Amino acid sequence: MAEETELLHGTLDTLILKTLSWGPRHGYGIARWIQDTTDDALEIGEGSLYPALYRMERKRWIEAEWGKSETGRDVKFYRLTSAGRARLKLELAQWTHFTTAVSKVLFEEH
Amino acid sequence: MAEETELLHGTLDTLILKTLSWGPRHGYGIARWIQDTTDDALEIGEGSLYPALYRMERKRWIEAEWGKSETGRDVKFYRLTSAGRARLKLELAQWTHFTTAVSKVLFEEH
DNA sequence: TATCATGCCTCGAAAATCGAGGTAACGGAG
DNA sequence: CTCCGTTACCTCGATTTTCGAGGCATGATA
Repeated sequence: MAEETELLHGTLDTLILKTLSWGPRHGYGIARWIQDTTDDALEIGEGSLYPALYRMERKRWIEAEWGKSETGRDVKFYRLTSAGRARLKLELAQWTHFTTAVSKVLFEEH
Repeated sequence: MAEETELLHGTLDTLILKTLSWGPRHGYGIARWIQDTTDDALEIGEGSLYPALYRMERKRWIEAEWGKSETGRDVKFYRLTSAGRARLKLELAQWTHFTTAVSKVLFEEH
């Protein structure tokens, strides 16, 4: 069932933070952008997306504000806070550290 | 609290399979090897290790057999099955696919 | 004798993702 | 005008996993 979706664990926050680092975006647009950027390799379900957004809002990494989309619809824009920017930096470092360690195990010749 | 441990999600199985691909090893030794190989970057707690081992045994990716360690103690040796070897191959491909996709989002310039 | 490392195991708590469901508004096709 | 696909928000429960803390036993070392 779960293809490689379980790997997303703990990475979703980082992906969202990074996406918002380019500028404010609304929820649906974030998922869209990640999916497009990765050629559909990463699909963020809404059942994962919105809870993640609330989680990060509670932690003050992002802030929400209602506004109008280009097409005139009411949408909620999320913006990175300075704490979120710091957090992103930390998570990027952790991701690098982690994947480096995993690669040592997975791809080292014997 | 959880530093980057959450990132381990879904990766633990792959790490164990890979470790066993070098030859049979007992549980404690698996955790030890991973920890040593990554210079303590990856620490596998026993509360994670043994459940993972049972999980994979149920799925017939690994097989267990009691034996004697070099020091003469009773230990349980785990060995990769052919299904486990196939699974490892699949998971390695997924890992590569996944990290490539994530990197596109996390490290692409704008 | 006491302590440490090895080595097995189990349990409950905590966290996250997922699928499926619900609501609503817009635009275009028929 | 109506239907449908897309956008866009949200919620819930089920499932899975990892983790920490605990327990038990042995052998070596001090």
